Amino acid sequence: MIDIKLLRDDPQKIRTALKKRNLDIDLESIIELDTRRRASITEIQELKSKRNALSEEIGRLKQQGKEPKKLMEQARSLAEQIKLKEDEGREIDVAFGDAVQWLPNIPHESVPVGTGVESNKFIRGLTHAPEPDFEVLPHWDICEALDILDLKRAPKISGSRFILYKGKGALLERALINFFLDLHTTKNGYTEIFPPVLNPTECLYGTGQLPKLESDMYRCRDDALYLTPTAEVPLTNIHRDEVLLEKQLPINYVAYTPCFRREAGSYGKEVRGITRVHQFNKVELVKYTTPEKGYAEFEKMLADAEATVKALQLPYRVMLLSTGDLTFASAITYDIEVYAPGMKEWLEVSSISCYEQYQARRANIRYRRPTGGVDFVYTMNGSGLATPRTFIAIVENYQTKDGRIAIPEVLREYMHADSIDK
RNA sequence: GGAGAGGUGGCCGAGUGGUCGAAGGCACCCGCUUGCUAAGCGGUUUCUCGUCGAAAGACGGGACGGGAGUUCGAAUCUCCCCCUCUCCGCCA
Repeated sequence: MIDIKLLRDDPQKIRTALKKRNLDIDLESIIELDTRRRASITEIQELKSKRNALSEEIGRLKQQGKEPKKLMEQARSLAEQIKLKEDEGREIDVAFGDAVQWLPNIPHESVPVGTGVESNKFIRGLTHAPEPDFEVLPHWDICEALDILDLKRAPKISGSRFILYKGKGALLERALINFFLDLHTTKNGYTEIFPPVLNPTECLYGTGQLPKLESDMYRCRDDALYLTPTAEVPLTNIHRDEVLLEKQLPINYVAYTPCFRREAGSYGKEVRGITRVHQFNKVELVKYTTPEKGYAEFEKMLADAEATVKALQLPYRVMLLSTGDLTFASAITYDIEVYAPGMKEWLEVSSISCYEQYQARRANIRYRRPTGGVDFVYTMNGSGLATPRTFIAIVENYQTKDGRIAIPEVLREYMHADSIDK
């Protein structure tokens, strides 16, 4: 949630942000609602103040054994007025609350302004796609040939766009998850969490998936629970409604979870293979920091995510997303993309986003400053990494001319082998 | 799923209709004291919203798991929901 004080103090800042994001939201009517909301609050407060004074007087008189009928009558009529005004106020409140939930975060000043991926900015890494000296098979062909993915039978179990790993494929998937977790816990200073993946509505509002992405999530029929779309949701909600101590910060969490996405409306593109699926595995990083240290920690997180592709020796580049590609709740996002020479495409394997205080306001995550006072923390998260596309990148980049897949050095201890072959 | 007990401030914990925002303790911060560590003494410190203010702040509303209700007045009474603990049932 944005800071609603901005609505009164600096609405231009919000207008600019909305424009940068190419969004057409009627801000004036939200400001109008806020004005009405505050007027209603003031009115109710004055009535209550009067009633409280009367009640106190009544209490005093009663203790003296008197029965102040007239005062009680007055108080009763005040109470009735209050009830009416409160009902009115509640309606305004709900309308305002709903509207404000749809205001996205304000992009960081360094974020390039644009309408989509074409405006994303190259930060570092490879400027050109590497060209192998032989014809690399796309992952769906090589994996079928080596019998490590069963793309034909997966739909039988769950439907299209689900992955069935098999044999060395399943092992490779598990190896990736273990490698990422080990790297982040032993070298990068994250605490491992293994959270539940069914999350209630409040959690999804807290991190900002709701209300916007309602149709993109799987929901349980009989309970108000959603299958988590990313471990960001459980990890960021661990400290929902808490006041942390400054000395506890930064908090660094890493978790492996499966992630579930309906991907509604995304059909028609990228249909082959396993680049876009309904269930995938991901190791996710989440940090809570003070505002002061937020961006330093954010850069560290980017480096932590980048360390994975470096260790796997995959061709990659880091992109800074433009306002047209930036998600709703994020102030700034870097993507790490790896190149898949079989598909001849750059694939996003990690998204590293800083939310500043946006999620903390929604989820009410604060910390106590040693000098006194409380403030909202900064939250941020990044994939480290999502496996299916990393899997693709390995299978395609480590393919050999004779149709085997070599194993990246750092994964050999997990795979107990140097290559996957028939 | 059934029965019982309970959910109070950053934490622990008293409080069953009216000066209770809430005793006491811990923690924190400030000062003093004791030649270190530890401790002792005194004092301070809830959060949130609205109005006014450049600010410091002032005034007022609200908050005792969440929501609705009874009442002039609710931490305290009633109802619904959530969570925790104990017992029973079921079960990977």
